[in-house]
Amino acid sequence: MDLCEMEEEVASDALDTSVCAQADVHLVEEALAVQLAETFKVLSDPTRVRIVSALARGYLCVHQLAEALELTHSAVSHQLGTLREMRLVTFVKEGRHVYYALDDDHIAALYRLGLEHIQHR
Amino acid sequence: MDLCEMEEEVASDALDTSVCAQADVHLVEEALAVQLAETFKVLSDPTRVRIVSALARGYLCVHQLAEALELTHSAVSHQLGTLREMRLVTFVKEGRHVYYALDDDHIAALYRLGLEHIQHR
DNA sequence: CTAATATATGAACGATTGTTCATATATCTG
DNA sequence: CAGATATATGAACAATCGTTCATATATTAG
Repeated sequence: MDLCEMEEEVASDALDTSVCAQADVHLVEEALAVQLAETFKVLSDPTRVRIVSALARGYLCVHQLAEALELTHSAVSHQLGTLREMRLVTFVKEGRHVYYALDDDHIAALYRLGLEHIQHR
Repeated sequence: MDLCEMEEEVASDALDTSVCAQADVHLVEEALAVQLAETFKVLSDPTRVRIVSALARGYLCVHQLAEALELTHSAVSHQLGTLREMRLVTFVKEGRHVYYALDDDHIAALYRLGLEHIQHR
């Protein structure tokens, strides 16, 4: 729907087009909006974005991530905890190591879409 | 690449597999990570998610959004300003009204992907 | 012109956040 | 068992954030 079509609709609904007509606005449910916001919030930190970019290639353990990101294990572990809470990553334990990966294809897709948006402007 | 493949690679690179091998981790550039995080941060607020969900249907002015969201014009205007800064929305002026819409298909796609991720678990 | 409508924005407050430090738990090696 | 490695987590502090209030700008109606 382009702007012109919409303008016509507004005009046909209200006698006085100088006053904003009450549009038939469709909103996502509040609870869903909160969950969505929480998910995006997890991705709203550069460190976590870099972790996601690394995990987009496959499984990595905390130690490997810490080395690659040049951060302490603690910092990486906290960020992974955040990613885990909102189920953006999964993990498997292998002895002392805990290998993390992106939870599903949606996460990798979100990451790539975000990149595309930034690069197309 | 699944976990098993990765494990083999690690083993073949290091004599002592009890110590984490330095993996060939590919990270997104820091500057890009920052921009990506900023973009996701804009979507990390329930009010802005609801605005995006409304604009996914087409152009709306501040007044219409404020009514639909049951918020003050000021609050909506501030949130739109935030969305505008990171170019998630565009707008056109029509007399006293300012009509907003999503900037491009990437934004609507991000919104829908986020919804899918939440609903598939 | 004045009054009303529509939107934008600066300041400020309380709330949330990301990081660091310290410490805890778990696993492996010898 | 002791010591090293790998990860997790609680506490706390500075920094950032979202909202509200008050005010400013712009357009239209009368």
